[in-house]
Amino acid sequence: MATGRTHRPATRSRGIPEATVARLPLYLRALTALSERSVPTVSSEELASAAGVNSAKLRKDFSYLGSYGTRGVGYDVEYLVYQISRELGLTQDWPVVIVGIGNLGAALAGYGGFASRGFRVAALIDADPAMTGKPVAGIPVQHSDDLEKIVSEDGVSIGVIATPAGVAQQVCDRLVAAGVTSILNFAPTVLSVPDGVDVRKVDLSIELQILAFHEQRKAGEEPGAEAAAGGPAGASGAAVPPAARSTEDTSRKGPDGDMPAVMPA
Amino acid sequence: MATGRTHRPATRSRGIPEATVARLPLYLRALTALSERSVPTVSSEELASAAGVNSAKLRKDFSYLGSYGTRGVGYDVEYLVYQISRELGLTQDWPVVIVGIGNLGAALAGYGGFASRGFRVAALIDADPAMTGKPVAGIPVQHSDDLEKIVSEDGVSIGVIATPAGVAQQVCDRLVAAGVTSILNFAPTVLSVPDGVDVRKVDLSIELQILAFHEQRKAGEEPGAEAAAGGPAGASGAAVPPAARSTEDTSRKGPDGDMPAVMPA
DNA sequence: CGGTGTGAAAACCTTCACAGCG
DNA sequence: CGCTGTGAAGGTTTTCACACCG
Repeated sequence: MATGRTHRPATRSRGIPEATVARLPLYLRALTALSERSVPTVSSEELASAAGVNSAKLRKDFSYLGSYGTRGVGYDVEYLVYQISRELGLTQDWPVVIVGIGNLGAALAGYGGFASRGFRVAALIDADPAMTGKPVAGIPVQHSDDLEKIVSEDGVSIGVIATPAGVAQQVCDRLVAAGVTSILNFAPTVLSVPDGVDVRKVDLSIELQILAFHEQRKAGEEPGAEAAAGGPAGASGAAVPPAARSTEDTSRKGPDGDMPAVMPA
Repeated sequence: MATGRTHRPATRSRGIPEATVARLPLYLRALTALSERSVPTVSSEELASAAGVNSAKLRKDFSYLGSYGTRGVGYDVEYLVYQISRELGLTQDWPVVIVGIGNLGAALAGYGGFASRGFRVAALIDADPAMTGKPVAGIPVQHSDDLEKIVSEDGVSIGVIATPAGVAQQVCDRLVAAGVTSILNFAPTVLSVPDGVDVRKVDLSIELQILAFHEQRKAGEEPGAEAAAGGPAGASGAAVPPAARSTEDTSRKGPDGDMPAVMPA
């Protein structure tokens, strides 16, 4: 997920496949909603559709946790909420620090989804002295000089990095040195961390790029031309068409479009 | 990825595996950095480590795009930047609307990573009349009454939803009806969309939950006890332990910890 | 009967290891 | 010689389909 040495090899932690772990929070969210509506039981079909997966996958996922359903009936909502929470470790308190209180850091600080899942924002940290003491989402920002003290005093093991890319690695190093062993990285850069430290990343622009890829495919496909609204707008060659091969082009195999010939490397 | 009917079946779009597509933006980022440092060529090994993957994977990924390298030498940085950009559709202009200008929406509006990748923030939309006209990141917020007009006039095909969960589906429906065919969803809810519309989601709390899962594992594993700093803090049973089986518990198979027995369903 | 739990098959993705080209 | 490009092997994830149980 991240770089260098990261994330336990290819082992599945305690027999639960990684892909399943990644879906547990989805199930939990759907179950919580059902629970709030006092729905007592739910079938794999119903829950799957509420979580946006198919039911076979859901049943297989649950089978890794144990046999928590009742044949002919379905799953007890409250019971499952508890089991999944426990499996994810959400029955304990996880203090989290957020480093980098810009727009994004502030948004994260105020994000309700954390608190409701057992994550407690233990501290907000920023390098800008002008921010120090200013409350954001009700929590006073602390200066990054105190990072180590904060992490160790509060027993923080999860850190969120929302700084500019340029300082993300050094913030990461300091967090790790202070005892943090899980990092959620919003900076658009690859972090390298020692063994035993987990990094997950969220890159906003990567998601958009993946969408653009699929969007581009849609234009040339549709049997009935590029239907309704929403085609790419200024689809001119706006972006720079950089370098090209310099040597006589003998055998370039790219499926289509070669590059406009300019400036060799 | 999303829900209901979404995302083209299990087909790989034009032969490029989905897993590879998801990594292209990573390569692109690493290559852009090299390009800025005027590095002319790069080996699969170097680029892989800069992108945080292993080199075999990278070479296999590139092999789906075509034979863009030179044996014994490596890849031409500029050339690859262009090829990957083209493959991702980033050589065209993608107008994007962001709906829901709260903390997160504002952060997204100001996020530099968009503009630098061919994404243009065409409009910011919010339902709060008090926001209308207020500039955020230099762009005036427009009222959601005008959503349809904005989308169709600007030929927007990508929408970003950063609203509260409660209104996300209806915003989604309106975007889709107006012609949007790709949606990036930050609201913690499952969106259902008609066939042909892609949805990708980013859920901040899901990532943290996955980290918590692994974090929890670390405690009980380490050969030399739970070393240094950073253990879970208030690891008491703080969270509510909800319902339990009501009938005599005959055959519950959950690997360990059954539930504290209280309140039947 | 209805719906879970699960072997077995299929699809997909990653890694290995090396032929072959510049 | 060095490094790409790629078949083949190995792993993981998804899907199928049905035995089995309440």
